[in-house]
Amino acid sequence: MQTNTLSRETLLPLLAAHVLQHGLGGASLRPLAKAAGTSDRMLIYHFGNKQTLVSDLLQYIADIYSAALELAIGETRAQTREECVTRILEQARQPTMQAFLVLWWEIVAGCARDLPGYKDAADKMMAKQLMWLEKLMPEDDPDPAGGTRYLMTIIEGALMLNVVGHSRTAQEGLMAGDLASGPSPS
Amino acid sequence: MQTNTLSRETLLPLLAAHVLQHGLGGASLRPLAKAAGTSDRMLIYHFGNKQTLVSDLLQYIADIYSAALELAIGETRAQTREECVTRILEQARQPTMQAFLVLWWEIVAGCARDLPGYKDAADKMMAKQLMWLEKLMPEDDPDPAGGTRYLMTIIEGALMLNVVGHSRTAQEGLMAGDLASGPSPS
DNA sequence: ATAGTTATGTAGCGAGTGCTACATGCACTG
DNA sequence: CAGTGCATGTAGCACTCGCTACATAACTAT
Repeated sequence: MQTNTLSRETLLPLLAAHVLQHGLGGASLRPLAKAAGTSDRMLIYHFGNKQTLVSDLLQYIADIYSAALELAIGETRAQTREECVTRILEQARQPTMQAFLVLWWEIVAGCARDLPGYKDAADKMMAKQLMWLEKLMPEDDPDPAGGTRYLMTIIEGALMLNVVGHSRTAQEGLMAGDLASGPSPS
Repeated sequence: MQTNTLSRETLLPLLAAHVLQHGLGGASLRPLAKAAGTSDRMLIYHFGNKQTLVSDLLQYIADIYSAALELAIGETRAQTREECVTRILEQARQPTMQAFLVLWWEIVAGCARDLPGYKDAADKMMAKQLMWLEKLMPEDDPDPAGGTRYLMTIIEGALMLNVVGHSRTAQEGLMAGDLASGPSPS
């Protein structure tokens, strides 16, 4: 039953590797095909056209991103919200995650322009990240669901500031953000 | 002194208008030239090559973004940090700002890929936004500088979540974020 | 064995890419 | 008036783009 024939399934990992390294927007069929050891002819044959190739690829990348998060999930919950943020930001600095992060902003830009397939992938990745963060939240947090979303907002903001060279702004913002405690009782 | 001759200065507004509408990444010389009423030949003549055209264009766009913020600046400070956030997010929903926002994520993606000229433009735009926000901060805020950066982080995170279709996540995050008060005394 | 489906190679099409060669008008200067 | 440099038009180059036509091998079903 084991054949050497190419298929979407065997192609996608190789395509994903190329895209993670060289970007998604500028990716054209021939370089993609070369990276996968085929021809543009075969990519069109297996995916129909470039757009569905990109959509399928985005879905696949979202999946392996989820898997990467699954692997990186800590066995222990954080003690404080602040630790949540620092642990996640630290994990985002890992070289493994770097390629994902660079690609992520391209996906966000694609979402902003409503490119087909982008929003679905972004949604999947965000959902996974939310789940991941929720599992990391301190056990005794007074508002785990809301707190997760609050921290997620802060983390994404910090990641963005990092990428545009304002990591200092993010850092100072986090320090001023009073994350050590949970929300104050109202 | 008034001549009809084209120049970078007369070209840039027209180019910027085109880019704000159609995006930056996929912009190629001939459509750009058409939008500016010239030929690709002339664009290269005035800018030397496409890369410096894009860099100059990014600078120009950062400038008009600054001008737009200048115009939109409120005469009154906000009363609370929460009002800061809601006023800015509301302003980001304005149609005028929409085109900037879409382009912004393309600029962020360009920063992540280290494309030449992108980081400079992003830096200029971020600096202006920080200044704008600082002017909006409540008069009696206990930590205006840190608070500005904290809110900026949150705002950018919320904008990103909006763009990928997780505006609900951002909204719930903001509600859980305890922004009504300043930082609690430690 | 024959017919049909599936997978692949070769070649190329028409459109678009950034950029250049070349010619020409035009204003200005000697 | 000759010369010089700037601004612009026309044409095209070498290349890449997504995609297709066509041939053909390999396997499968009858």
